[in-house]
Amino acid sequence: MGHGRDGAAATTLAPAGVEAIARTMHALSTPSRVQLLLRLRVEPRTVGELVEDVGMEQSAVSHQLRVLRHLGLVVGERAGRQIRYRLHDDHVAQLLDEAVFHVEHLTAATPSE
Amino acid sequence: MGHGRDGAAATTLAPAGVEAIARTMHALSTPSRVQLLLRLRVEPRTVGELVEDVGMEQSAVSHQLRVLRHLGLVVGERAGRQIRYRLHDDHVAQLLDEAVFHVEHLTAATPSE
DNA sequence: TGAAAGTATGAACGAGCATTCATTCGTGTG
DNA sequence: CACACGAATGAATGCTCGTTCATACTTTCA
Repeated sequence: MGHGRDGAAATTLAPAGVEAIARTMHALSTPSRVQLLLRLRVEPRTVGELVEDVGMEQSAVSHQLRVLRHLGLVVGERAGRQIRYRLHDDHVAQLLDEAVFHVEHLTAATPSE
Repeated sequence: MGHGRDGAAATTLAPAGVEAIARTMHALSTPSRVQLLLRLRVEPRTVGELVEDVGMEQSAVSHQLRVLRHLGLVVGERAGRQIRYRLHDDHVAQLLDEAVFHVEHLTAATPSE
């Protein structure tokens, strides 16, 4: 549906593309970052607010926000003493939505190996 | 568009859900697994074929296929001496498509900083 | 049945990385 | 201007995990 790229469906995708996918998906590969992103999907939040939201230490939150920032998934803007973070754009929100959606519908692996 | 789950959009998603997302997305967080999945999206392949496709060692391919199997993303079926792998279902193919699509359209992080 | 092809498995090694602790930087406030 | 608050940074640590090497398992064939 919709985005049926077939350049991507080629026998082997460009190595650069593969690496880019892995790098971006890596952002969603840890509970802490997923939690941060999902929280930011609801509304912009300051670092301090995020710290209380997810129950991590301030330093850990800052470190992970930096990772997400460098991946272009979130942006931070100064507001007085604090810095308010938000998702970079709607693409990120969509990516999150679809990750949630698909994971919810995956058959959760066959327990019988 | 489409799957607008709002249970997922709650202030904080269920911890179990967050972990599930992270675990599944972890499968797409490494170039080797992305390469394998993208190759399998085109058509089913035996282990030996995948080894030649992606240029990894047979052992490495088997190990990564096991990871993907346990996550319910691929399934393997015996065919004589060899084992033919394929994506578990269309959900996985869609997830791959959307990962490729979104990553292609992400603004690639701010080069500054 | 013995050998070879195809694949899986286990141990070991090393790199990547998430977290913590301590510190520094920037910004308001008295 | 000194101080408190909010956030970022750097070093250190422990763990996860991808890869390799060696080996065992399964199936086919002579």
